[in-house]
Amino acid sequence: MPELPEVETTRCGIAPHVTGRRVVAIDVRQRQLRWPVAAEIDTLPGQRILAVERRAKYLLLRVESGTVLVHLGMSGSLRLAEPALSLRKHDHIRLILDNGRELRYHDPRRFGCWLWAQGDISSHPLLARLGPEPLERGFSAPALAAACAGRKAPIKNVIMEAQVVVGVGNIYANEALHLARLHPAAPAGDVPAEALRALVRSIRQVLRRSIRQGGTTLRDFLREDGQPGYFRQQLLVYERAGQPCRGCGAAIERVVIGQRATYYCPQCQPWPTGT
DNA sequence: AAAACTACCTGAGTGC
DNA sequence: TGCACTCAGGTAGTTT
Repeated sequence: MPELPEVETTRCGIAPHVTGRRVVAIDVRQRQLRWPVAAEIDTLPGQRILAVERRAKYLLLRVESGTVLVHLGMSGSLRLAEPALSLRKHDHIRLILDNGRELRYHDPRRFGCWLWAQGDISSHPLLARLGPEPLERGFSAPALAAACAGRKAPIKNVIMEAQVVVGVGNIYANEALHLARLHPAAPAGDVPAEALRALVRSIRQVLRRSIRQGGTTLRDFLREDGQPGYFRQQLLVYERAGQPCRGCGAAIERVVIGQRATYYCPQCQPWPTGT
């Protein structure tokens, strides 16, 4: 599932191949994604791609007249291809470049989007209310503590909220809580400050490690060159129900929290004790 | 305000 | 072999 490491892996993979290139043609084969593909996409031919940036899980394709906001949803991937490479089912958008290559957007579940923004990106409705980037200074133990104060919601839900911190989806929320030795169902407001500090460190650590491995490929995600990400092999709890905890050997448990599959070690991740 | 829940979509997997 | 069913999940939007 594309979470922050998968989006960052994609950004790093495509940036050298598309930055500075001019769009020669665009082929939108399926307009019906999460929202209809923005009409402005049709004005891309002739324009130069200035940069590929990322905000949260959005890829920002900067072009001369504005910015394309690409979200990979749950099953999307962007791939660089030779035009001769045959199209696969669910290849919805082709961006043909002036270097003889093309960027292909593949998304079986069509939960992604290709939207358009002009001017100041941060004021776009989808980006305006986003919290800090997890790997930047704005995400800190005090900031997380402020977000948790008085909240009864499970800590896992809170770190998955985009207003609190962006980019943490179900996989990395599970992994980070395990690294921080914190029970995922603990009410956010009851988690001691020291445990929140550990959690901030764990979130950063797991995201950085995954980026280094090219992200996590569970089912659909592929890198820009068609290769899978290799972080799956290093997952400590996600989709490991019944298997031994790599730390203590206890069986990993699976429960549902906030309608999401949640994995944790009952030995290593105790309920926080009152302070 | 916060929490709970729904919709969107397809492929993979399961049970009969 | 095939049909019916369930599940996975990011996130905006709605309801409680």
